[in-house]
Amino acid sequence: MENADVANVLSQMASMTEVLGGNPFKVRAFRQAAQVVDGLPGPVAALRRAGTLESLPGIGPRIAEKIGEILDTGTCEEHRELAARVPIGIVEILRIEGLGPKTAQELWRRLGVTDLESLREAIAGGRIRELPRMGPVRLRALASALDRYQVRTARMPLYRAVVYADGILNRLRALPAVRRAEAAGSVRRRKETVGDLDLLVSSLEPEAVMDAFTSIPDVAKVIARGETKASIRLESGLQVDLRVLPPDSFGAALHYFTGSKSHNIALRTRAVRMGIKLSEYGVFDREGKRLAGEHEEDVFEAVGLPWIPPELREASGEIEAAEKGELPELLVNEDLQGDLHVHSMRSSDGRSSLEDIWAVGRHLGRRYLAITDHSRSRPLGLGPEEVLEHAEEIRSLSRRLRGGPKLLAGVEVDILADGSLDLPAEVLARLDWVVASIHSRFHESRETMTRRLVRAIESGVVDAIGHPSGRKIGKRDPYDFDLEEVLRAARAHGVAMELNAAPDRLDLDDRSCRLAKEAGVQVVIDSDAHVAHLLDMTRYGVWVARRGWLEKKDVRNAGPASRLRTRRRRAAKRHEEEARP
DNA sequence: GCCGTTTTCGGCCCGACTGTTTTCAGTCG
Repeated sequence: MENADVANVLSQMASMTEVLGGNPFKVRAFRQAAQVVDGLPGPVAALRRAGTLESLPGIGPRIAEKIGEILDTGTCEEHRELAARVPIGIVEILRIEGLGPKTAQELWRRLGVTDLESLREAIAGGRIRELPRMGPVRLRALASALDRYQVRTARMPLYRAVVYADGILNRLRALPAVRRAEAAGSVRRRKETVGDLDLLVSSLEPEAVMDAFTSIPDVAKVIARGETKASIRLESGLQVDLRVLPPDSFGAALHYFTGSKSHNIALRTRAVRMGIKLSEYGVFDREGKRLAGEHEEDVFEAVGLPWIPPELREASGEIEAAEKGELPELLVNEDLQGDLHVHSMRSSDGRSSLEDIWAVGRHLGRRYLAITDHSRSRPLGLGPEEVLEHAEEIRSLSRRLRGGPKLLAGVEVDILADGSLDLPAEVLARLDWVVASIHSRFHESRETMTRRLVRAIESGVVDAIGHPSGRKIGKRDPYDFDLEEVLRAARAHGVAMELNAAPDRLDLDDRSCRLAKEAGVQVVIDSDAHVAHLLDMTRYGVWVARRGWLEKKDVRNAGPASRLRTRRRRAAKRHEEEARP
């Protein structure tokens, strides 16, 4: 049972309670608990053993008990009761954009819709029009959301896939027959979503490895099992493929199964030109003599190249760069010195105190943390006076606390419909760090969205644009805007672009990071944590940054606090001067 | 179901937006 599995049961309970019209606050409690469990840096089972589950925010005695039950049995009493009253397929229907609990309930009770399949039929047959408030526009929106949903759900977010991969790999590594066990494929390349897991094992006794692999407790189905190759499906729905190879082929196989396909083709073409042959079993000359295969580095060396980090292997210039000795020195986790987008209890949706945030930041070795609560156009967001009061509180606390990160007084200010900011410039100019983000009216035209972002950048009082595309993976597409024009403005005004590391955002994405770098715009990698323990999510951002070719120098919070603000400091000074009589 | 410097009961975010409507329900952030 991984954290994601426990979270999934809790989240199903939330949805089923919701569709039954149960207490909405209970629904929210389940949902929040699911999020907290899903975001934990370590296994929830360890906290349970230590008896500290109830110290987590949003988890009280009842949910702690349910988590215990789920860990032991895979489900719990209340989940079973709910599942007996509501078809479980309803849970999935609720994930469709624009379709909430009320509509799901109507669909189920009036039309007998119980899963995605029957929903599709109800739409296709036109019966869905029998529901109240179901006109042609909603019908079309739902049909399109359903199509997009089915395409998206085929893949699992990387951060979850990695947990499953590590769990299985550790199990395999414990076998005496196993010399090495590694994840290949898109997990190793750190792609943001993963279709299935590709695992490789180096061993001279494949039979024993196969036995262990196909009898993992999580297995729902053994799809195939041969002598050196097997596929299973886990309870979570994830497919896992395993290949077992002898040690002298392991490096070549690791390269081959890491891909990407187009990178492999490019490298093989290069090998052919050099008169050698590359396969998953090794590198061979014309006579079939083995030149390399045990280590991946040797495979690259055989084709005259330095080792290329897996994250770059997309046939997007990495082979040329390797040839010229111009591969980037990719960012690593330890390079990050601070986090510049963190919410405290002052935001309606923040859940941790400044002290808790500081303590987690200290544990992670952060040198600085910007507290950036929401501005007033968000519910319970801060108005001008409140922002300044909050800033005073942050600064005075930071002066008192010793030995940990410096707390910076910041704000996440909303970019309004016309591109103006939700707080006066003279207030923003008095803060240490200002993130500006769009949280509403996502569906304006490309021109309007671009203008909103550019105007915010040109305000002179903004340090970074938060989650610049607004996308939520598997849920909401990015809004339409001209990234290159926004980057040009950002470059001109010294404004950074955020790489928001929340696992459902990862925004900027890898390609956009690379564009930012090429445009000479620095990126900031932020957790956007709403609970203190989620500060560590920046590690997901580092994965994306590496795929985006980012180096330490490209990431502003990989440097000291003294170098955070550049252009904006001058603007602040100007405002101060103007404010003088 | 959680939570508490308003503490063991009684709150818990609420306004904007949209498509459907003659006055608002449902969804979203």
